[in-house]
Amino acid sequence: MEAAAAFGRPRPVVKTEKPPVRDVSHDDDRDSPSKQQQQQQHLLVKRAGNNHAKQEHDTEDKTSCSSDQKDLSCIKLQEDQLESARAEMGEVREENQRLKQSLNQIMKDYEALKMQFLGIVGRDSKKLQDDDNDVNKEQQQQQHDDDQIELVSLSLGRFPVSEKIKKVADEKSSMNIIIGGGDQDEEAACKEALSLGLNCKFEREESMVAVVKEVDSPNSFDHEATKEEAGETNWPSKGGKTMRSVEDDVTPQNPPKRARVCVRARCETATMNDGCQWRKYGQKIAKGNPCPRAYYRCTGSPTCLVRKQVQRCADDMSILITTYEGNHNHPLPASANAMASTTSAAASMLLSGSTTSATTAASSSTASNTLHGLNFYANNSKPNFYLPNNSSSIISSTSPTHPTITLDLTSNPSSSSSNSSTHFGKFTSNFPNSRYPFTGQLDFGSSRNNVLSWNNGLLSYNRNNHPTTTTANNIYQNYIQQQRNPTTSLQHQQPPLPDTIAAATKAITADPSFQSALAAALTSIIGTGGASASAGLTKSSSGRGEQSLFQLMTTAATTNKGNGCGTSFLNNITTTTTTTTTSNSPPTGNMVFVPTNSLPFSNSKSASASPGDHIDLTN
DNA sequence: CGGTTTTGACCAGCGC
DNA sequence: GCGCTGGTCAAAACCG
Repeated sequence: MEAAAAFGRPRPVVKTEKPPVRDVSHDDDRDSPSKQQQQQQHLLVKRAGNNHAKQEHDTEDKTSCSSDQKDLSCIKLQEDQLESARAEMGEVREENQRLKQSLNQIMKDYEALKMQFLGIVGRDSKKLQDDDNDVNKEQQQQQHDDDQIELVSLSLGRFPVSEKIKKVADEKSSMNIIIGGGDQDEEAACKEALSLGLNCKFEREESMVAVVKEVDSPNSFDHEATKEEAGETNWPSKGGKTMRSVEDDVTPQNPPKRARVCVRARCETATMNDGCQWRKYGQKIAKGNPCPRAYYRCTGSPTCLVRKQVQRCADDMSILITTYEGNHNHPLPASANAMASTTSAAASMLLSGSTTSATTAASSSTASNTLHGLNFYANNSKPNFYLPNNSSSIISSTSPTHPTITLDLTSNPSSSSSNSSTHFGKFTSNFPNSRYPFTGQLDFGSSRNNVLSWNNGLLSYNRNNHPTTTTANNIYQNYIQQQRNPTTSLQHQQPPLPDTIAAATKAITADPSFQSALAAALTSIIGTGGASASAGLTKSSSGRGEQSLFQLMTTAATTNKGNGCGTSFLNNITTTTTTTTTSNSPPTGNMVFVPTNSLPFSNSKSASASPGDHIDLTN
């Protein structure tokens, strides 16, 4: 349409620009005003000359040879001028002809392009219909390309096939329109479609998060449902008694496809708060790790099969390893929803990685939406994933039954520096021939000293007050206390250094994932009763939402050497004893302004439901 | 009183 | 087949 308009424009332009030329073609002698003036001047000169001659003839019979010579010279001059004017007119006429020809050529080109455009549009629309009706079997190469793309898209694992076909068709058609309709390089097209598909997927995910489920999802969890369509199952545990009857029979043909998303984060509390409600149903001391592994089950719905395992890293006990498995079959609170998409993307990459080199599907349970803002770029040539400007790393385990993708939010400065060339690390993956060889790392790049907590979907910052409730906590607290220097802990109560604030601010502004995390957290605040939150930053008092925002922004913009304690500490304070022996951290050091019960979906009864997390997202 | 946590016991998969 | 390990169950205890 724009092309038509663009091509349609020259017409009047030519007219307006060259009106004199057109007149020239009609009348040779009546040209431009300048030529008319010339002719008039010539006539005047003639008349004047004649009169002058007559007068001289009258007055002086002797006449004058000089006057005749003047007349001759004048005539010659006039003739010369006339010829030059005619020649000039001829040139103008020729130019006019050329312009006419060029205009006609432009019009022809315009018509040709218009017809080509219409033809492409019609062909693509027809193709769309064919795809929608699933009658594309008889179509050969072109359709075969579509099928290939579809397979790639299937690895996304999130959309129903028909929807994917539509997307692919749309993308292809749009590409054709842009390019001009020819048969493009298939490989390039596939790549393009792949990247576009990923983008579209993420857009959709974001829209699903922001605009709470719409349309076709009766249970408001279409993405979960589609995940199951993609082959991901809900925790068909190998040893479980109760789950077996429910799930194992559902997907017996594809047992290995049980993606897990493991989130490694620095967290001083027992569990990482992801916004969901969890019920602890077991605890086990795993081999090689003094810290017990806790088993949690989602209590958001009686039928929800999502579970998670929480265990501290044996090497670094400040790192909390949370492994999610399964899909929620119930609405999630905004904060949990915010968390969910992150591991969805990661798990999708994991699952897709086992089949193709591309992409993202959804999996997951309750991970963070934070990562959702990450851009996962698939490179067809190499099975590497890049997370530009993202500070997370994904590692995968090669468990035969549980392909696990790890979102490492902890990476130490040393590891991050060795790991990545960029500030925020990178995501890498490899696809050896193992069954679930996907390997990657989402490295949020952080130092131990900078601790942010994720409370009910909110980032928060806290310090001190370490409850000693469980064995794990005891072990961990001992560890923490060993790590902690009382003098530095006192220093921690000082306002953050400007440079650290600047660095954190820079990190935030530079990192899209972090921004998305903040956006998700803000969304969770605003979307759950924190309507005043948006205005809270400008206000100075009251309003939990604005407090949350303040907390959030303070946390985000503040790096603090020391540690963090989430709101779980606040919870635990009331029920557990806090360590007062070695910490030396005054109670005033707590920088969390938001009571847990003010946060969405918090459960005062469940310590596991909303313990503060201390995800170190900063460097 | 209802929900959660704790904890010992049970079960199944896997390796030897 | 046996032992090891991970995962889960379920009763008791705990908590608000």
